[in-house]
Amino acid sequence: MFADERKARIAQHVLVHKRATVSELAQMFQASESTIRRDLQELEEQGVLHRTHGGAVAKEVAAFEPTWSEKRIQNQDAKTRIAALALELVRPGQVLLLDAGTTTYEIARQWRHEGVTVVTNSLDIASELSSRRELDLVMLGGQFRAKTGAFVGPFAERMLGELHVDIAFLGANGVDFRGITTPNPQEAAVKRAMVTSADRVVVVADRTKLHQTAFVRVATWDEIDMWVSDGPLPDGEWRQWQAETEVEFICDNEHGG
Amino acid sequence: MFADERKARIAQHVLVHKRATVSELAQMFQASESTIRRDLQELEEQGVLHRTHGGAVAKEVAAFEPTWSEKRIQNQDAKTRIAALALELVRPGQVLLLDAGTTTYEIARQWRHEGVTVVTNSLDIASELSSRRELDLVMLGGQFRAKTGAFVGPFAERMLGELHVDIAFLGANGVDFRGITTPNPQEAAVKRAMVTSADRVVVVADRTKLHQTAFVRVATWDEIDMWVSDGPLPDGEWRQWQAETEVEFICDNEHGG
DNA sequence: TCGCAATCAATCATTTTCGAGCATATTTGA
DNA sequence: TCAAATATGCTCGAAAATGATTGATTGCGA
Repeated sequence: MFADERKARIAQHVLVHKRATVSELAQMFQASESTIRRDLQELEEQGVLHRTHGGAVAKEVAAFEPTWSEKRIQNQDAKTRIAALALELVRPGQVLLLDAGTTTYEIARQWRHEGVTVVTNSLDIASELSSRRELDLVMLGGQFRAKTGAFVGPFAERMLGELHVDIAFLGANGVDFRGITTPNPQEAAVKRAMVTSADRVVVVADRTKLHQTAFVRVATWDEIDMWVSDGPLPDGEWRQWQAETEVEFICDNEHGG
Repeated sequence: MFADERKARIAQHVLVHKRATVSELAQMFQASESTIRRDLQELEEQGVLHRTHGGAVAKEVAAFEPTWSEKRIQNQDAKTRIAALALELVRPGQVLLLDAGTTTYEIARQWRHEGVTVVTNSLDIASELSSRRELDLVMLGGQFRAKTGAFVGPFAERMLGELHVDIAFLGANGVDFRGITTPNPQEAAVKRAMVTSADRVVVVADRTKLHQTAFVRVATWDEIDMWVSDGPLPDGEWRQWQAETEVEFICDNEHGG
């Protein structure tokens, strides 16, 4: 039996029976479990089926979850590392600002520092930090945006105008060689107010955001002090980056310096 | 059965039956309660369902269905009935204000009105209402008080000063013949600002609060329009109440009128 | 407010499964 | 035929899943 033939029949079997174990398939096709695993891996990459611990199931079986959480999980590793790096910037006694976003949420989840004040406009981040007795939490009021879980609008912006923070951690949907962008104008306005209120502006975004440009520009690089990311940029990008900006770039191995 | 299959079926079961207990699910899927708990935790993180003490409920059920846990009903009967009564005051298009407190939280839990705007300074209420697509949510910013989960301080008060709401629902730690009181000065200040911003002020408090006087006075009866409670006052109290105030008293049987 | 019972989170040990690396076998193309 | 590429099988340490245990929480009634 040819490899491709076997893969096709595995796919068909899983589609028909909705599930199959590795050992079952190994016996069925007289192949080793290693081979079956490799086949399943390939089929999963093709989006044909869904692997599980012990075998595989048809895609529809596992399809109860909303798509956004899957995406969140895919990038979770990068966000986790970015958050860990960002947290190293924090010093006792500082006032920090956490933008609404999945990466900044990860910062909140990993929060360990005591004796600091955290300002946020994110409901999820506030919930996450509300149980930490050792920090002061300040909420930016405003209208709720269900899509991102953020509070936005003039109240949030005006409140930011009366605050001053040491570091603002900003997420971004798009990062390009001019600055950072985000899809929603209201959120962009709040983010801009955050930039204005902060001594240091730190962008937290993984590398996949590079070269993506969303609808509204939030800030240009001359307003930003640092970009924390999950790994080094490709050499070409890196040289261009160094040439065009003076922003510090931090990632979790040597290259970014 | 694979883990992912089990999780999918748990999710489906909860969606169909609206609620399920951990032991029930453990028996159903021949797994330990530890495993079920882990599954529920994961499903909750994915936003598929709500965990509760003892099991889980479908998300939309946790929102307004008060019967998801028989035990809980009996115990929180007072708050539940007060909340149900308070909700009958709400009309479409209104702007409502929900104070931070356990009774007002119960109002949020039972919320079923569409096309209204809800303003709150409570993190828990905001979290509870954040999943309701059909209403506008406005948060009052400020400093977080861990003890009550409320945001307080000058920002919240100033923001209230710029808002106008149709009805303010206020909780109270103490209700006496002069008005309502609460232990914390900062929260009292916010509550006073709420009173000022509202067309109608409705106090939600069970009868056990009567004759209790906490540290700081929030409002006197001439500033309050209505008291929603869980049952009639004893006859003596009732006569004194009628004699001394002009506030409407509402409870869930005839007596209070 | 207190205590009791139920439930939970955190942790550990065990079992199963996986993945990376390596060696072997098979195919391909010159 | 030989060499390179590909496919396969095997091994072993790592990771995942599970169930049991334990101390902490929570809900609830007195």
